[in-house]
Amino acid sequence: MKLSKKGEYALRALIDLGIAAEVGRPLVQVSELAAKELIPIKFLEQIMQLLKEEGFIESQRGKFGGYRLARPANKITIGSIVRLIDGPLAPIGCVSHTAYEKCSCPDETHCGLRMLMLDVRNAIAGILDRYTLADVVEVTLRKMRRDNVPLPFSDAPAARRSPVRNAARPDLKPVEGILSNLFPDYSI
Amino acid sequence: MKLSKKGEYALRALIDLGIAAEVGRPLVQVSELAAKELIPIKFLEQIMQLLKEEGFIESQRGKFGGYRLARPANKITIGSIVRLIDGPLAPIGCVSHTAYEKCSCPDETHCGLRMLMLDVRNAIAGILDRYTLADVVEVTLRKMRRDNVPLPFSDAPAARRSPVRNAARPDLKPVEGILSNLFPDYSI
DNA sequence: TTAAACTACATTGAGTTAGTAGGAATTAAA
DNA sequence: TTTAATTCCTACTAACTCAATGTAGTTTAA
Repeated sequence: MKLSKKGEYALRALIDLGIAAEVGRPLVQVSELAAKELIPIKFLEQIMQLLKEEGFIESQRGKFGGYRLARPANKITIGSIVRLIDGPLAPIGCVSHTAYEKCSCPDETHCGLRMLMLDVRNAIAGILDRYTLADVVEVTLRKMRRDNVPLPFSDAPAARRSPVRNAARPDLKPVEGILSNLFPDYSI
Repeated sequence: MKLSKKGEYALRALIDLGIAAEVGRPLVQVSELAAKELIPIKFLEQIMQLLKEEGFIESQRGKFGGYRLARPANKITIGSIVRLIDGPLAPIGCVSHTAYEKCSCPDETHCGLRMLMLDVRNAIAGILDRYTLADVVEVTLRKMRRDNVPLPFSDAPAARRSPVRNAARPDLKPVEGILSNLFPDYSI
């Protein structure tokens, strides 16, 4: 059930860009992201390329260039990022919503493994498709401010801007977990 | 978030052995399992070997030999099988309970990715550590009986033996999902 | 004695992962 | 107009994992 390093790095970089946006920093260079997150710079370059092609981020080339989010952070779900880098969320193909694949078992409708893995896939998707970059950014910043940790991407003591909150999505039921506890208004 | 083929095959084989036990069949040969589930036989042999070494199954060598579960099906959690074959359930090492590993991020306590992935790991473990082989076997047999599908590993029309139910585990909260819906007494 | 099963271990081809390398193109500023 | 800093593009690769396959046993019931 692993997330690849590539996927992890992509998420870290995007979260950083989300923080940068929130903190008022217009552009961030790959070198800075790589240094902050201890990611090999050339590897991260490739990843940023991919994220750009898929429309998650935009770039400014040339000196003092860099990257920024191409959309508001609350329009980028974590699930869409993970799917791009690591493929379907489902543990096995026959329970994937976005990339169904018939499995080898003789009778799919009576397959206990399939029922079980469908629950797992729904649990995973229930979290990753529910939360957006904005959620993760907000939780991170909230924790940092609470603990008086200096915010990244800002030399100033981080003027408290009104955070861009995740759009209400009543179609999705709340989920138990740390994040939802940190968002009391998300709970039932 | 993939389950490997090896892991899938191991689960299929163990579920089959659980069904066999439930249906009164003392031993099942690798060849029969491989044929039923369309698994390459030599590959499955390896897997059975491993499952035996780890105490999930026992073997009877020689002609008319085969495999059977080494413990009651309700004492074998799905999570323990997946961990054996595919390693920790956690998407990243820094949220694994059974195999914690420090990650590269500079500040783990303020890492938004970590908080998110902790939720994911808990969601996965909440399912896979909650359900046992007995649960999956029971759901499978129930569905098959409901649909009048002939049960595997039994020529006779499958005398309805009292099923070995999963021991009550009040420490674990119920989980939403297909399986728990099929076990009404598991719901709150 | 023989056939059917498990046991043990070696090998392998394809693909994936996690990078590394080198330079071309672009841009802002000096 | 030059220079430095940045993204962009393409190729390469070592190591590892996955998913088997192969070969040669050993054990046991009939």
